[in-house]
Amino acid sequence: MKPVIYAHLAEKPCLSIRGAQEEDPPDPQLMRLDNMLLAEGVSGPEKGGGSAAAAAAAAAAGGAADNSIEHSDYRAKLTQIRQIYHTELEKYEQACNEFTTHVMNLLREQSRTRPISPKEIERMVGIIHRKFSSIQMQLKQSTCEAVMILRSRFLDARRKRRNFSKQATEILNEYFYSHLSNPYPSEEAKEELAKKCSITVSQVSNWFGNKRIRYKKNIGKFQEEANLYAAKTAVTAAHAAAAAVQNSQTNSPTTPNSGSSGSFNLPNSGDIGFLSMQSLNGDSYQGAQVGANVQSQVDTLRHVISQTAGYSDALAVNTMYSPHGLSANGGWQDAMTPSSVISPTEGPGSVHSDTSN
DNA sequence: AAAGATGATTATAT
DNA sequence: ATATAATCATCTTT
Repeated sequence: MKPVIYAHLAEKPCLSIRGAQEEDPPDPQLMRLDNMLLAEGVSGPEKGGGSAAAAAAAAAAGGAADNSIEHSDYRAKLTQIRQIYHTELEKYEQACNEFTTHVMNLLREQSRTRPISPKEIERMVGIIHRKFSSIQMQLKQSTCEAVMILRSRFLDARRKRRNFSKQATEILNEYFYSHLSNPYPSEEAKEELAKKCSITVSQVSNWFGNKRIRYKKNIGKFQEEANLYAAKTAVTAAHAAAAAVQNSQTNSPTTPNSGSSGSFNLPNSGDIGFLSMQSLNGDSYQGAQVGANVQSQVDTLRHVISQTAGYSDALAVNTMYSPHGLSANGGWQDAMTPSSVISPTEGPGSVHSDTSN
């Protein structure tokens, strides 16, 4: 309800024009207004055809494709403001000139009947100019205000928020839940995710920030989702794991993934699963080079195959990478409210692996 | 329309 | 610098 973005503009509604004696040094307030108008492209050089401007915007934006559409409205309004500003300014200038010449003529006529010192004329002109420049000032100020309002209306991202595509959230969730024990993507990972989802890196960061905090805040609410994504990646993970196990010569345990591969209805589910699991062996393997892609699936596997002991043993790697403050006792989600740890979800077998959308 | 979900911003801490 | 936590403003669902 209260736009605070342009608060700095409202602090000085009108400066003292009355005492226009010492205005020789360029008024800082006026300077600010001028600078801003210039920066905003209001008082700058006329941008020619709209095409050139659009091209420039597109080139500058680079990755933002939908931006141009969203900004077109903004730009239209901005040019409107610009035009008003310029016509008004011209009008004032013209009026000022007319007025001064008029006064000059008057004085000249009077000078026939009485002597008028040039000093006096100068003074007169100065007064007139000051008067008009104060009007100009007001024009500039209101223009600035209009621009700022426009800005807050259109450029504040919160006002024009669009949800990410289903596909993008899919990818992000996939990453999140398959790195659940350490959901802090590196800079490169973020870049890759951003590219895959066609969003910006900072959007990826925002997403993970939000996700982490919201997941931690109410794990129970996200259980279903977690299981779903765990199951989703488990298909490939199982394959990879199986291949890895076989590769390492040892005969794989009896029918490796027969039990859980078909219908991932996790028994009593990961409730006890990852939380306690990761407490036991704060994982986050990173350094070992053996199966770089296997590690990313460890978390996933923990969800799905908490019983097939052979696997988790084989995959349990303890390298403790500790990105931030990964304290020994827990992962990134320690220190929680006791209530949220309970995870009161029952009805164990109600997890379907359908891709509902 | 109310409630929930979600992306972005802000304040604060490390 | 980056993460968390709270909050905002909008979108989506009910």
